[in-house]
Amino acid sequence: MSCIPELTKKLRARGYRITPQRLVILQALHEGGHLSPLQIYDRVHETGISEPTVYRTLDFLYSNGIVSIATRGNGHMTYELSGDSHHHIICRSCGDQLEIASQLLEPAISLIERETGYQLIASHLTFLGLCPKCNSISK
Amino acid sequence: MSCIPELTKKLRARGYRITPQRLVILQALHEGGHLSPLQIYDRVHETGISEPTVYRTLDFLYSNGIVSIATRGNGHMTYELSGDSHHHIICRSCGDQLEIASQLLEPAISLIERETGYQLIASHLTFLGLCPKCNSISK
DNA sequence: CTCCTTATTGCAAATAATAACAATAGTTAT
DNA sequence: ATAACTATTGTTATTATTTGCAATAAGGAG
Ligand SMILES: [Mn+2]
Ligand SMILES: [Mn+2]
Ligand SMILES: [Zn+2]
Ligand SMILES: [Zn+2]
Repeated sequence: MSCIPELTKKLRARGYRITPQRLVILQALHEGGHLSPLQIYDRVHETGISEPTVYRTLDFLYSNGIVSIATRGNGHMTYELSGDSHHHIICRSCGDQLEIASQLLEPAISLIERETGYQLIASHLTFLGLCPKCNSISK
Repeated sequence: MSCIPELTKKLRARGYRITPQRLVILQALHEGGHLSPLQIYDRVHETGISEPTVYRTLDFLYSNGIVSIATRGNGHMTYELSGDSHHHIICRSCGDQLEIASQLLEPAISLIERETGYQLIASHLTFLGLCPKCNSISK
């Protein structure tokens, strides 16, 4: 799923082209966790890639299901290769982060799908909350 | 909860000040649905409010629990007064939107809270998916 | 290998969002 | 009403993101 040769095959099959820029950005994503567009640009601009291309490529990868978007606390977006399905919890007070397995939400997802008729792409949600520490302080 | 005199009281109690700018922005939010910062700016700039103040005020209202943030399909943020708790589903193909009652998620939320120890502020999530129409087409 | 088609890129310019900081103006106390 | 304190604002400058368009180059056909 996150193996680059496979991805290129899939994209080509859909009529898209594999460019050096796309490969470099995929590489960068392959190495590190949740990256903002500018963090990715920092890692790859030495190859001559332009900023708009970074933004456009991330959009492109997202709309092809290859990367997931997560929101940071502040509202900024970060990107990562869509691998195993998980969600995030961010403590609104101290910023502490936690990943939770997607299975925890599956029953609810199924329920919503039955109720609405929608088929959900419910990966990589971000929940806000208070971690146990901050929660006890605030009492 | 969304009654302006009550809100001002609450904010003052916390040591914040009630300014004309904040009141005007609250008014704008009170009138319409999900608004982006610039949409709000368009509605209020005739009063002389500056753009930074719009952004800052929205942040401020958010961190005081008075407005909720929702993401649009594209990743842009929109704001609305936090009223009754609900979530959104957006069709990734046609953009169609749907609100779902928050109760549908409550069991999952409770489960996550038990598992992680976090207390979640799980209002106003946005799910992506395919609406029934687009889903049947894509088969 | 060469030619075509057109998806994709870089550049330049436009918009959107944030930051710094001095000036302003709510609020409380006198 | 006046004064003092400081949260909040507008201005200006900076950074982040998006758009338009001509130039480039990936992929397929011959
Ligand atoms: Mn993630
Ligand atoms: Mn909403
Ligand atoms: Zn915390
Ligand atoms: Zn649809």
